[in-house]
Amino acid sequence: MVTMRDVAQRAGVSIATVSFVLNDTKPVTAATRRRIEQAMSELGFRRNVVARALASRRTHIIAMAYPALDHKFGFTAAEFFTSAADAARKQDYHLVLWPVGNDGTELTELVGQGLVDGVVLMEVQLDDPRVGILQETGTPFALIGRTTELAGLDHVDIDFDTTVEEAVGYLHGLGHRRLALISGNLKDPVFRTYGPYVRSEAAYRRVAAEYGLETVVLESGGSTRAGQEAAAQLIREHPETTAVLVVNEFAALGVLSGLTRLGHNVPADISVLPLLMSPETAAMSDPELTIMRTPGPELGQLGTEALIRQLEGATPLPPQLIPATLHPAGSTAPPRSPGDR
Amino acid sequence: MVTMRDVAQRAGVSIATVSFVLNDTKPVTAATRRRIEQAMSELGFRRNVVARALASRRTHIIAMAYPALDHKFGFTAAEFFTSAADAARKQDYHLVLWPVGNDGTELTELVGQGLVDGVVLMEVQLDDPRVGILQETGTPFALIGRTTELAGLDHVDIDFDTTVEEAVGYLHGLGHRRLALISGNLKDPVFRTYGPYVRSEAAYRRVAAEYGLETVVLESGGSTRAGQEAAAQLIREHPETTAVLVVNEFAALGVLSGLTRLGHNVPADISVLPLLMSPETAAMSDPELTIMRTPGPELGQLGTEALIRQLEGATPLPPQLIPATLHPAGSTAPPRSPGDR
DNA sequence: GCAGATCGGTAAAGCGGTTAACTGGGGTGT
DNA sequence: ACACCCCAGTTAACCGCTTTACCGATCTGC
Repeated sequence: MVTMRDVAQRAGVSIATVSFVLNDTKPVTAATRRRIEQAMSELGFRRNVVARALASRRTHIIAMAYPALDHKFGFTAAEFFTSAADAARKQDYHLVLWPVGNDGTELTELVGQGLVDGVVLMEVQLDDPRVGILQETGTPFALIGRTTELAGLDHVDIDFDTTVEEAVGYLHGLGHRRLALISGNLKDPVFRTYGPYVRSEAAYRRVAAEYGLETVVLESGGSTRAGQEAAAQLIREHPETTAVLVVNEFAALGVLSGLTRLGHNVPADISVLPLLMSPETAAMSDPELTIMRTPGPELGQLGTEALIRQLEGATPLPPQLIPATLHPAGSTAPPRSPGDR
Repeated sequence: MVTMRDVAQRAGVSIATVSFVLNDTKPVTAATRRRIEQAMSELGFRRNVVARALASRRTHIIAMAYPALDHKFGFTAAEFFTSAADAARKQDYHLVLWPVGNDGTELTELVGQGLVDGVVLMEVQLDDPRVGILQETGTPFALIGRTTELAGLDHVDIDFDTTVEEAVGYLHGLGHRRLALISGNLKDPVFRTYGPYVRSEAAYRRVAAEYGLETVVLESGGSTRAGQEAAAQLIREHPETTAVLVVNEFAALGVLSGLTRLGHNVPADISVLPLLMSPETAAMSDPELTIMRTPGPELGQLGTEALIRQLEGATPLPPQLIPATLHPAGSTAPPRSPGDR
């Protein structure tokens, strides 16, 4: 292994000077800098990040904590992760994916070891025990998602209000007047306290009221199967519905296939519009779903950047809310009789 | 931060002794061990893994290198990862997911820094440049998948022969005599050298011959869209087919929806059986696909264990090949006229 | 022209562990 | 009773890098 000592020797300088050019932390004349850089490349030097971490008490590693149990790691989560990893790399950090339980014991374990400088928390619950743990241990962190109590927490999240406004506006513009929302399963404590369900439902009720629409909200679990059942329930209880919004992306797939199976043509008979879905997931459906695209890449990047700002002692940016964006495809169309009530 | 020094002081021993009980690396009397353990728990000591790594030249971190660009990180990959992470944790290692390009520059970067003890390589190409890099740098590694040249490489992989035998046997047992395989896109260099396509196609040709069946093989990209196109081609060119095997899981979803869209009922008119799919992906389809389940959890675990054995200097296990297992569901059924030729 | 500031560079003390070499107090065998 | 070994513990030298003093030489202002 080539160490800084070797480089220093070959360049005829002290090891400290090498460190200074490496980190750009003290001025060095162009000449010596050149000598050192040449020595480094000749020797194929790579700084040992472990030693650096020990000496500087900064590992430059940040963990993305993902609750492996409660949420499936699908395409959407992958988008968050890869964009976050890219953002981290651009700033000379490593980002690693860390599967943790939702209770926080593994999280305690993780941060106690001094391996990571900070944590990006995904799939945050409205009242998330992990936030408390991170605060107690003094670990820097940023949230993707929001707890109820936000005082001073670095976070980024989906702008549910704008998302729902755009979704409803789009459907209304097509002529739909009989909408329904398929939200989360309120009997499941995990999802009852899960921001996306709670916030998009609230936004939907508000926006629907503004448009003077009747508000139909059904519950559904977060699986394709549950979505199919919700579709059946919708047809049974609200057959007049011409367009349906679905919060969960897997449920949305089920709603689509459930409606089709029951003999309803999407989009001719009824439009389906997921409020949060990745393009990859949408591409798997037939017809391809019109979606509100989850701003995964944006949020992954912003969350990571917020954390890094915090780590570097920069002034924190205000929390950012990013709306999902409409990507029209094949699951939405005007209702059979436009303006029908 | 509580250090070993603090623990040693409180227990009235030297810091070395603390290290010995921590790592169980030298005998310590029950009495002192108890004192030390008590001191540790009273102080809430957690060993600093960075310092340990520096001193022992072992970070106890292993990276799972995933080629983020060429392959989508879906449910199947997630299965590999989580099971590998679990296996690692059980043996006192951390496993992190590391997105790398397929060329290997980022991999060089990663292993040069001394951050990881070893690498688990996923989605191995038949002739993978990354393998060479790891060998040159002397990094321990294990493969999930296989290169063509296997001499002495630790690896685990899918047992394509058994998988295809079981799949074809199952369909044959249902009465199917007109099968087709939808494999990878041979025009795409990435997939032409991708083991699962090459090996399952070879196995299919062999097994089909054994059964005395005509061998129909179509190409397809690895997307839902491509699968739909392959389905159309199949109907056009081989309308007599009663059952179709699909290698790629996303293509399989497309084959299913493509057939349905063209007015063919699955499974009544034609059976669809993906050779490699995760249950989560299967659950998203309608009808739910009968699948050969990718042995992701098994392979993730075995690959990690193989690497750890190598790291610990244990005698390597022979390479293991695990077949995918049949999970019957709704996409397979006897052909319309059993035994039809 | 001289004190003081500035600037490029060095020496050395850690960071929190691991681990080889060593110590000293019993047991053993003869 | 003596040499020897064994065993639990200790001492101290690293691991490779960061960072704070510190130092001598050159610049700067008056």
